[in-house]
Amino acid sequence: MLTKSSTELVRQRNSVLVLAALRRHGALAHTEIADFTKLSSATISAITADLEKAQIIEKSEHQAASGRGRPRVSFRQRRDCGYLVVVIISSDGVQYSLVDYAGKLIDRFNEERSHDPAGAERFVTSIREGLARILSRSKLPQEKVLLISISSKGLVHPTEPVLVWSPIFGSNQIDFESALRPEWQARILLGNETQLVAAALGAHEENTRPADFRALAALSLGHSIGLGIVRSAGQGEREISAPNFGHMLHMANGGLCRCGSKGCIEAYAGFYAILRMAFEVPLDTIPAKFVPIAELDKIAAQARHGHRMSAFAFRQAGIALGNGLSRLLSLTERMPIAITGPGTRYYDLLRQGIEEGLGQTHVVRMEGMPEIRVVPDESILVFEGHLDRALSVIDQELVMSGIQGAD
Amino acid sequence: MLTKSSTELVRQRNSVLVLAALRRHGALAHTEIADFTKLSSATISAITADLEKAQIIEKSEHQAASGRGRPRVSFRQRRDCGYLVVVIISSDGVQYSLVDYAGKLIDRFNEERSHDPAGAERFVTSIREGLARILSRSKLPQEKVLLISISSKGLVHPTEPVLVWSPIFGSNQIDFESALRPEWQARILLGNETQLVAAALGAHEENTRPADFRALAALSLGHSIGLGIVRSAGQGEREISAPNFGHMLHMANGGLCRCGSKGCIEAYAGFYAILRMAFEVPLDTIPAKFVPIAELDKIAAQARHGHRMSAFAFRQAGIALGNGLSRLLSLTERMPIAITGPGTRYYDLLRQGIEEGLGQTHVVRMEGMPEIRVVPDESILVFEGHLDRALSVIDQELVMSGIQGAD
DNA sequence: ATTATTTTCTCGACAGTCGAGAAATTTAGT
DNA sequence: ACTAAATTTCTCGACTGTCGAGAAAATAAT
Repeated sequence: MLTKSSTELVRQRNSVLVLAALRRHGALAHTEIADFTKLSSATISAITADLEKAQIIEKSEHQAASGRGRPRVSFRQRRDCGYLVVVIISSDGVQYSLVDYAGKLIDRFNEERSHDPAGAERFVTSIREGLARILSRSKLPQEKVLLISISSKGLVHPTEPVLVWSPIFGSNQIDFESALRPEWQARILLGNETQLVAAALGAHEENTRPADFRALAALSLGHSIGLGIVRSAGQGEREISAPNFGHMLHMANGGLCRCGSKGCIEAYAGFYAILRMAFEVPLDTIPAKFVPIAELDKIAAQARHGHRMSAFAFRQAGIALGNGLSRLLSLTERMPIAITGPGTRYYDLLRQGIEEGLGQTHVVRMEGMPEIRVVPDESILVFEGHLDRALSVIDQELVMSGIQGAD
Repeated sequence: MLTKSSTELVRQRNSVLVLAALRRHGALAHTEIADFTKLSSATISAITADLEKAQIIEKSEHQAASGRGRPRVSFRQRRDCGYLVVVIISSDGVQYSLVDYAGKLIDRFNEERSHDPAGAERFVTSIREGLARILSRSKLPQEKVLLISISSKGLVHPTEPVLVWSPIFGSNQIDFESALRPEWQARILLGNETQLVAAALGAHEENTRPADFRALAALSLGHSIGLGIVRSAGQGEREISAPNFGHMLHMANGGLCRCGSKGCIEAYAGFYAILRMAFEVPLDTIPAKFVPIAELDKIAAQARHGHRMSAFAFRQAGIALGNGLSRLLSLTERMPIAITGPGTRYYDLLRQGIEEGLGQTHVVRMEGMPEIRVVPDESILVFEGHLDRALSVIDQELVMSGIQGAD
């Protein structure tokens, strides 16, 4: 059932429109906001007055005095309007960042992480401690933290902040909502890491060529294989999702995967899988928990020097990825693919296999190869994706709650 | 970029809300509309007055006088407000239906279709003739036909009415927009057949249990394999898509498919594929263009009587479908699957293979089997899907254009 | 006839957007 | 120093839209 519409909703939507313009283009004057949002000047006056009264934006006194006429006064977000904590869980540690409402990094530290697979509860308490620590270091009151944005590798629930499956804890689900809610009243968001990479790339894409952006997929290569998709939905909204690509079936009854299933893509394209194949270890042996990257570099060097089995291992990995991507493209529309993660350094060895694997499917033969770009610096994109998503959620919530709460 | 919102848009949205309520529940009185839409009584008065002036709805004089109090006057769509032509292209013919704005079937006929694969142009002219014929039989002026809704098997363009690939014409694209635009000013919509089945099932689902509907997939089994997905997007909108499932890669370098590729799902689960496998024909032989269903019935009978190779053929088909579905579920969230099409009569033979194929993947092992229902009467659903989609598009367009065009 | 009941319609209040033009404020020119 | 031009921001009135409350309408029961 459709939901009814009212004039208050109109104001809300237009207010977040103004905040989004401010976010994208930095401090803006009345006139510039009107240009970007296509709203009339009178409306801008009304909205900015409201937002200023609600202490969400402020006039920035500094202006360049560029030309004659009445000087512009630009608006910008109030930094102290609210704060965001970004928690990035990676295989060897957890990074905590405190960011203000304008997107500026205020504090950041890393904490080591035990590799105890059974320690899901202990891990949750360590997260709680980390959050407590970044709060106490900042000396901010807790209610100023409006959102906690968490990312991890693995499978996340489509709507709730629940880590459904992860490389380290397996099917030991972690529900961050119930774990953090007693202490924190902040909104809690969980994202798959590659999903956030896709979000960042999508935001970037839409800034550079806004018209023809429709969809984009990010493929992260590493110990595990991640995929994120960003799609432009109606009304200029972007929708991001994180399919379980790494554990999609590549080949029935194929190699044993870390997840316990057989024939997953990861069981051919993950770092441990490449190692296993290169060393001609039987495909049904329990895979190594963790592979030092130097080990894989060695194999790559051998492959580049013509060692048959090493080259074969990379080629098989490429084929698994290519077949998987071709299946993805059979189920979605054609979209460009950005490859990220530590595995990009082996792209020269993977490429042939990827193209071979892609070419085996009807869609690809019909529509041609998708555009593939290699984007090595993954960690920056993950953080950008966090900010992009979290700050626009905060904008939404501030507008929804903050307007009537004005003094 | 988000798009701005205004009060006129609010009225438009609420107007289609009223029309949608009328569509779902039949003729409704003022009070009932207010109940369904949650709009205030005053707003209903304003909107219904506008729609009545624009000749989109009318008061229905017939009322039951049920109890005391001022009797209700119910509104209903004006049948003559506009018309819709539904064109259903199937393997053996084309069905033309004329439907009025209230969704009532007015005229219908079938026309045979030549099986000439090269005759794409001739086919287009036959469609043009069919449309001309249904118009002349109705004696309606052409501009009263607001929408032409076409469906076919095969791959349709996500946004334009272009048949990108079809079992009969292959990669001979058919652009219905450019083919029909010179004669017709009606909006032209093209849908994949199974996509429309999904649309109908989704509409049904949302009527019965509106709250927890999130997504649904329809799988059509026949000479070719079709898949349609319906997903509830934000604001109660439903989004439908038609992935190229039948030609998704099942097995690299597998059996030869009608499309010319190797290893498509269809090359294992299409009727011709089952026949080929049962008769132990080599998998690289050019598949039969068309298989009489009696032929397949015979094989099914043999399989049910214990004939090994026939049973094996159905089981292989099931596995191909199950693997494909498991891959679909790896890339989307968990959703129920409705199986339709002539192939449902062999579901007893396919089922084991489908479950085996599904069970080989990580997601299914984690989340359990998806719900599978068998829905045999496909053709009714296709027509319902046409109406569901087309009439709501007409509602939209009438509201957008018709309001200022009032007298 | 009168009263109770139910539905529909109408009115005034309120929220929102827009265009036009007034007010403000600076630079350029004389 | 003063005026004119330019440019930005602010304000006002008109218009559209939704809502709640209550008036008006129309029927059944008494």
